[in-house]
Amino acid sequence: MARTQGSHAGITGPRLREAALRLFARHGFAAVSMRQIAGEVGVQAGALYLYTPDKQALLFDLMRDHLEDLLAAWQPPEADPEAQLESFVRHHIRYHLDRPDLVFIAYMELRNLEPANFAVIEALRRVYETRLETILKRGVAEAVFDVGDTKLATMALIAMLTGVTTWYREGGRLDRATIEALYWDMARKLVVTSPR
Amino acid sequence: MARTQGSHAGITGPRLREAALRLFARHGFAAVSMRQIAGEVGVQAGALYLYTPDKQALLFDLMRDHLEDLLAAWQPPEADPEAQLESFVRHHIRYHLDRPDLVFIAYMELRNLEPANFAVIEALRRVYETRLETILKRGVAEAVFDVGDTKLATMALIAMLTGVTTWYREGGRLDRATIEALYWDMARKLVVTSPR
DNA sequence: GGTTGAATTGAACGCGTGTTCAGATAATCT
DNA sequence: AGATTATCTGAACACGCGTTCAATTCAACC
Repeated sequence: MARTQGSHAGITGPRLREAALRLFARHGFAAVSMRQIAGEVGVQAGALYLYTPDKQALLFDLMRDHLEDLLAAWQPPEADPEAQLESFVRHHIRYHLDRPDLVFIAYMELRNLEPANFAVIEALRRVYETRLETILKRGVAEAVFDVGDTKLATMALIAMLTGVTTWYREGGRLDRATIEALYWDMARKLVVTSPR
Repeated sequence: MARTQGSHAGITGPRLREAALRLFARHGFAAVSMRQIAGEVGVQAGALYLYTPDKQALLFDLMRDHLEDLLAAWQPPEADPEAQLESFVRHHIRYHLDRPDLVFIAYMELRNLEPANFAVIEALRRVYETRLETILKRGVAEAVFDVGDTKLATMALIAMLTGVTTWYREGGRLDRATIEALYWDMARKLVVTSPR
């Protein structure tokens, strides 16, 4: 046998990415074989190499595209720091609840990136973190925020917010809007100057 | 060759655990081979099986021992909820800064546990989370804490606190006591009833 | 000093890995 | 209808995997 009925790059390509994403998220990059991925796609392993140069590129492309989407999907609005922070927090929660597998991979599989690829991903992550820290710094300068250390508060906030993906399950006790509101409430308390 | 000079179970056993811990944390469970571990220990791969039944048990034992130590190392003091929470937060940060590799593994390698082992680890984790939630519930009942949802606040706090291991580096900008104080400050703001 | 048991080697087993490629077939274009 | 190109198969390559085990050597004890 050779080329199969209905075969088309516009179909197999996306299917490969989806299968890799799901399997990497579920079992981890190193624990998933190209043959497993091929099986999910419905194709032999060799055919995957028409769509990716190698397994490493499959992981790297998923992570890079995810982070570039994340950065493109949100820009700080022109507003006071508290409104900017609210926009950031709500967007972060919404975006992460929509893409649990991508977020999971982007946090868990950093170790499996080759050094050059790691540097790229790390740089993109730092851009995202810096956006949040910029908001915090402005808030501190304007005395509406009160945080001991903006860098640490940035890391704490992102860790807190991203943690939502570790426990959220579709159809759980809390709906998405409630979760978003609760996280924003916590984030606000964490940084706003308390009036005591 | 066979038995080597200076060989002793009391030495090789701990060395195996240390090597496995370091390598799993650095490269991930699935990406590390028994031969790599053996190389770090200074022994051939076959010798490892005098100390562990298999690779899976190596991971499981590290995680279970870690969580049991964590649970044994802290009990809530008899005090008001805010003092209990401060004790919890400070202990958590201190404990996690002391064992970055163990903490990292316990969070990252859950996927690589066989179902039965996963259930054990998950149960231990839930015990730890429940301890924090119990403090929060008491605080809410006494109106000294104000959180919209104790379960969600529990997850948010633990994610925020545990995140310290992802960025902390020995000899960095902030010393451990400062970090501990900053995290406690943030945790307190997150939950205490604000006097406005 | 001789014996016993603990500790380790080194080879082997069967299988799976990522990747390549010639050959074959389906889709597309002329 | 025929030629061309896109897509996939299936076998192969060299190597690494986790694990087992007989043989061997060192440490400990009588």
